[in-house]
Amino acid sequence: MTEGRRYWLMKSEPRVFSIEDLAQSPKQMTSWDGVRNYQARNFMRAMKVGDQVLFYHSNAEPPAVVGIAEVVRTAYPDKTQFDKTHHHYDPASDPSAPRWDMVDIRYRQTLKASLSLDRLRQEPKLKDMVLLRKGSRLSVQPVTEMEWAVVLKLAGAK
DNA sequence: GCCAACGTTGGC
DNA sequence: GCCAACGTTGGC
Repeated sequence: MTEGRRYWLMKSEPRVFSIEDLAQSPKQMTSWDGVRNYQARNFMRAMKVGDQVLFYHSNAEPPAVVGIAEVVRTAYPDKTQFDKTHHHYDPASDPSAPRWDMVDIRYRQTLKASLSLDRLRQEPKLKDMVLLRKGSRLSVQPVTEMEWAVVLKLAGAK
């Protein structure tokens, strides 16, 4: 069970969708569509309203945790999977049993000093973070309460 | 742009 | 069920 899990990290390429884009979205909310990895999907299905999210810029210079968001709607079917014209269309997904879900998140804050991947690696307490594991490519991943606290402290945020 | 690591697909 | 081929991710 994932009961009690409250913290997550979600990756986005800033050239596609950045923390600034989230901050400027209507109601500062967005639907996290496009996830096409079962493990990441399962983590989204475990999310609850109010769960806190580290917003991470991947394929960025530098790659970094840049902000905080929160879950405002639990998992529901990602409609882009049924849209033939969409980049994330999945012809194998059955509308009566949608394969892919998304959640809605809302902007909370942009870190005054973003935390680069390098910086995170220097912190011994974070050595077990999923993000820092060799070869880790998960775009949605759990963060422990301890890791959350350490990251926010490093960022001077609360 | 390169490429290691990983996930998925499909032939057998 | 195995595993080679292929596609993707994402740091560098």
